[in-house]
Amino acid sequence: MPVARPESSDARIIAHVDMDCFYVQVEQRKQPKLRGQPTAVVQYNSWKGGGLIAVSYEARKYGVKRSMRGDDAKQVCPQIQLVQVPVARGKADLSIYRNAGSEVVSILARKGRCERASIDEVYLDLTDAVEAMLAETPPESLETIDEEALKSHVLGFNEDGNDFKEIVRQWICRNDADHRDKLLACGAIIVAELRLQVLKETEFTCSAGIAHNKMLAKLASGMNKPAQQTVVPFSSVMGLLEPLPIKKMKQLGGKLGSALQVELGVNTVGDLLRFSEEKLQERYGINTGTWLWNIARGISGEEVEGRLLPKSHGSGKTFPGPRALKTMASVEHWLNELCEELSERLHSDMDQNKRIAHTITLHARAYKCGDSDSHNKFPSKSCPLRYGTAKIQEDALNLFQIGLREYLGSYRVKTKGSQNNGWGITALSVSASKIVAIPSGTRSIMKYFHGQDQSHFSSKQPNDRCIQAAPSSPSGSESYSGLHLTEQEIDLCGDEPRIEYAMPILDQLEHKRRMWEEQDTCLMVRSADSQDPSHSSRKVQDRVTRETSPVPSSGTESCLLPKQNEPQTEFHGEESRIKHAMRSVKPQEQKRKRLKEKGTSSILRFFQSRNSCSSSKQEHFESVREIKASSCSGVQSIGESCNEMIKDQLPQETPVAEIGTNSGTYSLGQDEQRRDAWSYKMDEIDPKVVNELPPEIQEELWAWLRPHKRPNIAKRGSSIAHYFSPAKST
DNA sequence: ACGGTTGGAACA
DNA sequence: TTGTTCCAA
Repeated sequence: MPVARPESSDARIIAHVDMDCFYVQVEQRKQPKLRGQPTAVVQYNSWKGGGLIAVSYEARKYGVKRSMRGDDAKQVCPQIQLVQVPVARGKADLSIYRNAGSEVVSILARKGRCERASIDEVYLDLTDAVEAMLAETPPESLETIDEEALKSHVLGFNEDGNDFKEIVRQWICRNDADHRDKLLACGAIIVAELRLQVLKETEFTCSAGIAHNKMLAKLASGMNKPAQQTVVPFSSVMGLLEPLPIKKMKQLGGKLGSALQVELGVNTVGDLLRFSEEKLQERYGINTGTWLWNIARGISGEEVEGRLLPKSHGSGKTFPGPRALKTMASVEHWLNELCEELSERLHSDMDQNKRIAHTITLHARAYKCGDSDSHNKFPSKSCPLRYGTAKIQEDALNLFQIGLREYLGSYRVKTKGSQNNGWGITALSVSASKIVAIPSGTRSIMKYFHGQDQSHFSSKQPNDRCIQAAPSSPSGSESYSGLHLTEQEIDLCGDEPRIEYAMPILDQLEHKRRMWEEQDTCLMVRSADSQDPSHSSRKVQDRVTRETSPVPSSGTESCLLPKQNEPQTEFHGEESRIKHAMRSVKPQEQKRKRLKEKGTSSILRFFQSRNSCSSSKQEHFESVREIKASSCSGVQSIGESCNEMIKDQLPQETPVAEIGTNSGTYSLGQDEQRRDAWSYKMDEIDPKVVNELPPEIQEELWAWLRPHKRPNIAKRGSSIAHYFSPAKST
């Protein structure tokens, strides 16, 4: 019975790069005498020596483990060097590690689409680079193979120590090798180079996995650490997975994995093979069921997202046990500290990446005397984010009070007097999300934010190269004034109808375009930056033209990638374009994925370029647009009137914005942020009008109009998304 | 009542 | 959409 076979459907080359005990390495670079010594990084050493969050490999030999306390580590390994995480504002400050991670990402992003998966992990889609290499300088043509590449572990080939490198050399250079193996071999060479480059430029070592999808690459990167790489040839996939405990699989380390063990007696991935897709769907939902069925067979269509920057920033702290906060004053104090850090990071992000966050969310954990399971019920609250430390602090405190009232309300306790009725706060965190790129044409806004000094905004390619994740700067100072985003945006948006069913698409587009231009014109009048409004109008038009034109299907590179990646796509002719299309897992999958693909969808960008607010109330345009609002209804009890805000923050004579793209750079961030809104809107479009569009746009649109995902019918919620149904003949 | 902090994502 | 929950490191 034939089943879906990855070799015919997924010829991507994916790498997962994992830094070795990253925090330790960062500290060792700072303090070279620690190199080679058993070392661990701890945070807060006051209680039992602090908690270990990273352990060097030397220390691991002694049995030191993460999640030990510092004191325990000392017992097992008396000579261990414990380094403390920096503390700022009374809390752990991870910024040095975050920034070190950015250094690494900026190097790894040079060779292909790059996704920052965590502070110390990265996925790379090397497919294009590998195919280019195979076409130009295939491994068998190389007289010497990189030493680092020869040290690769190739599952199923050189795992048994003898003649290690020679076997790898033969595997890499085999002329009659499976095409997929050749691609992997190229991937191994490229990854080896990248890892060397990382070492050279950052002094950090890392490990890597090279495989045909993210799941396998991730598995492989952890198999030989530190500072080694592991290749998963297709022929070794089953041998790898079958004996593997399911809990080792990403996404199965938690409750779902436990459920599989308890409910189905599944302990290894191989055990999963015994269950039909239907059976798995029945028990775990249609999406999760399909996903399980697939991963048991090494199939995973998950794409590498081109994203070098985090989607949110957060700052939090726990107050365990006796340290729980019992007074509003202490809560306010800590909230202020957290907000200060958050504000600083938001400022840096805006500074370096030209992005603005639009939502602030407060999370807390609380307990109530007498109630054992009371600690998870503190509701999180969010509201529009206003820039400026004091405003963030104010809003956060308000959100907390709203949450506290609700929390205590369920206990029918008077909040009056705010004196302790037995509650305590054991965790607080403030985070900022919905981070959207500021269009490159709004430099004047940036200027406003920073007074007249625009020197640090001189980058010609915002969002492209700059991947720093908000390094610290001296705190406290707010050199910019707030950008106030409130519900007035919703009101403004309320005027605009959703996409009308009856209106032909082209008319809809035209309608959008006019709205855009109105807005643009209106703003132009106020913009002191642009002397010639028509100039800007033309720019808008230029962009429309540019963005509507079809993009090469091989051009899947993220806009976030450095420009030097682009030439890679240029020597891809029609031939490889077809190949590119064919290597997609399944047409259905590809189409769905395209929804998520930021760089490829011409229609997406076409729409997005002029949908200023109907779908998302937090478009960056509105940050500009709001200044025109005569009134606003901020979130209840939070915020102030717009008039005040305008007076406060945007003096009339201040040049406000120049909307339009002056450099042709269209930031990916925007696309990314608007994706969801768009897929939602698209569902409302009458399919009939699609026929009016040019063929290439039609094709994309049809993909959009299809449901992205089947509704989940199982009791157990699926936590896994965007996986495809394999071709399976039954 | 503790590994903590941070981030991403799905789902209702 | 917001808030909750889960997952991972």
